[in-house]
Amino acid sequence: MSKSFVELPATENGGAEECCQDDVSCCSPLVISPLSEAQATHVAPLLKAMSDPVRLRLLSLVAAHENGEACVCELNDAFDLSQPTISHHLKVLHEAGLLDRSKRGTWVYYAIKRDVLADIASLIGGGLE
Amino acid sequence: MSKSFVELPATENGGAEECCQDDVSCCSPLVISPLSEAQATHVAPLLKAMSDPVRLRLLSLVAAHENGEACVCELNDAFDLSQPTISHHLKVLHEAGLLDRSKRGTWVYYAIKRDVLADIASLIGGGLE
DNA sequence: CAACCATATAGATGCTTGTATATATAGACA
DNA sequence: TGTCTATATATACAAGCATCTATATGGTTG
Repeated sequence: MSKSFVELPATENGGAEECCQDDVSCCSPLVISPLSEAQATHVAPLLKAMSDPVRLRLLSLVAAHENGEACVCELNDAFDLSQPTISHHLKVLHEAGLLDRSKRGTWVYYAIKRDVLADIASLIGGGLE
Repeated sequence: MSKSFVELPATENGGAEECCQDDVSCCSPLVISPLSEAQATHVAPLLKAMSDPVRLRLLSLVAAHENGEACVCELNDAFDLSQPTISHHLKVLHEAGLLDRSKRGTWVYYAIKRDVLADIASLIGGGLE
C-alpha cells in the first residue's frame, strides 16, 4: 500500500507530481502535495457529482445495498422526487464514473465502483492516519 | 479506530443510524449504511465546497503547506485569477468548515482542519479497506 | 495624518444546475 | 399487435455560482 507516496519525476508544471491524469488513484493525498491544475480539474467533477444531497443518498443507497448494487425501481421509491429527476441524478453519478450501469431484462441496476470511492477517500484523507 | 462501526440505536427515520446531525464524524461510511436525508444534507455542502478545481487546489496548497497553514498572499500568486475571486473561494472553504482563518498583523492565514478532512475520507472510504 | 499594502465586500453578468412536465424507448406479456 | 411497466430523453425555468470590476476596511509606516 501507499504506492501514492513514491517519488515521481517532476513535470514542467511547477513541481507538482503528475502521472496519469485520467486516474484519481495516482494523485498523492491533498495533505502531502498540492494538486496540479490538471489533477484538480480531473478530480473536481467526481466531488461535484457527490456534492448534492440526493446524489449522496443515492450513492450510499447503492453502495450499502446487497453486492453494492441496486435497482432503479427501489431507488425511485426512496425519494419524494419525480422519476426523471432520479434518472437524471443517476446519470450524473454514472457519467462521473462513480456508478456502473447494467440492464437486465426490464430493470436497470446501478453498482458502486468501490475502487473509485477508495481512491477519492485516500486523496482526501491519505497522510492523516 | 473504526469507532464508526459501533451499533447505534435506530431512530424513526427508516433505519438509518443518526446521532449528532451536526458532525460528519458520526455518520457511518457510505458503504456500510445509507445516509439519512438529514445526514446527506449536512455532508453535501462540505463536498460541494471541495468540488471546484480552484478550491480543491487551494485546499491542497494550504494542507500541504508548512503546518497546514498558508498566507493568502502566497495563495493569490498560485492562480491566474483576480484577488477577490480567490478571497471568495477561501471564504467558501472557511464557511464550509474546511479551513480555519486567523489574522496576524496585515496578513491573513488559512489553516486546514485535518479532522474534518479525515471524517470526510472515512465517510467515503470507510469499510473498503 | 496620509499614503500604501493586504484582504474583504458589493454588485453585475453569463453560465450551470436541480427540478418539473411531457414524451420517447424498449422489454414483457396477453 | 397492442398495452402495460420501467427507464431515459427533451425542454423549460428558477435558482445558484464563478468570475469580474469597483470599492471598502483596516493595519503599517513614513
